[in-house]
Amino acid sequence: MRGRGQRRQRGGRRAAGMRESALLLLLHREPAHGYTLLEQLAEFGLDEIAPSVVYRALRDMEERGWVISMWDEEQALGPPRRIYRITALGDEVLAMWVQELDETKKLLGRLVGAYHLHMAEGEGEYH
Amino acid sequence: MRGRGQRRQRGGRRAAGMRESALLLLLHREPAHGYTLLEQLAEFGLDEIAPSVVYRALRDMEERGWVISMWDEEQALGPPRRIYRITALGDEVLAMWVQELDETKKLLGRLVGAYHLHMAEGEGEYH
DNA sequence: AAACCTATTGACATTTTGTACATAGTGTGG
DNA sequence: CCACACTATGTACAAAATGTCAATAGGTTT
Repeated sequence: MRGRGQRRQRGGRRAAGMRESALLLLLHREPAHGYTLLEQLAEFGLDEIAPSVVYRALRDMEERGWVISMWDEEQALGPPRRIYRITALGDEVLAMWVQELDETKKLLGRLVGAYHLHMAEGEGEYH
Repeated sequence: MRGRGQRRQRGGRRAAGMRESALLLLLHREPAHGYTLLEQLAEFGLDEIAPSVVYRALRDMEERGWVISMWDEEQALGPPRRIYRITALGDEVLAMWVQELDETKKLLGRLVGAYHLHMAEGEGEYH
């Protein structure tokens, strides 16, 4: 019994690349700290993603050169924090991802549409 | 260097549950063999998914009671093949998944929209 | 000082997906 | 007949993505 996935706990993996795209878009608007991004992700329904997952995504994106970070010198209350900003490569990657997401959106529309159309016909359901 | 995902090879994981939903919808229309489903997935842009992945998905779905299968007695040219049909539980699960996919579609729309809106403003891009 | 909030990281487990190959029946061309 | 191709499914292992928990750390509040 290896149990292949039960149910997602609301908020996790939606569509491939959504998390990365959201982060890149937020950073394209303006540089920010991980903690801030964490909160801003709610705008795209991506809250409920665990903090470590977001921080990890940021580190991975930095490894790939999509963003860069440095310790924020502005010592403002609390522990040291990194400030992230998008790179030129990040810009390009964002544009590509958005196209991908739009493709996925269309495919989802096709599937959902096909479902409702089929249900409206009242056929099928073969048990 | 554990390398966290490079690029999907077109067709793989798009959105969570898309593959299962597509299979369930196809089976709601009419019972079918795995091999047939494999081809019909193209309707939803899900071709390019490796055969073993589809067969595995079907077996997992059967374990969960969403579908049932039996060896097809109609001996028609070639090796024995399974015929899958959806269950009542499968019907319910399909309906739930479609709602989920519709939610995801909306979130994608929000993200893609926010991107274009932001780009139209010509601000940001902080390198 | 205990408790809490901000902020980031690390390690490990679990889940999901990819890939390559094994098996098997049938038909076709040389 | 043999090699090859097509239909059809299954198995095993590798790799990638995600989840979970706890550790560390500075600062404020009670």
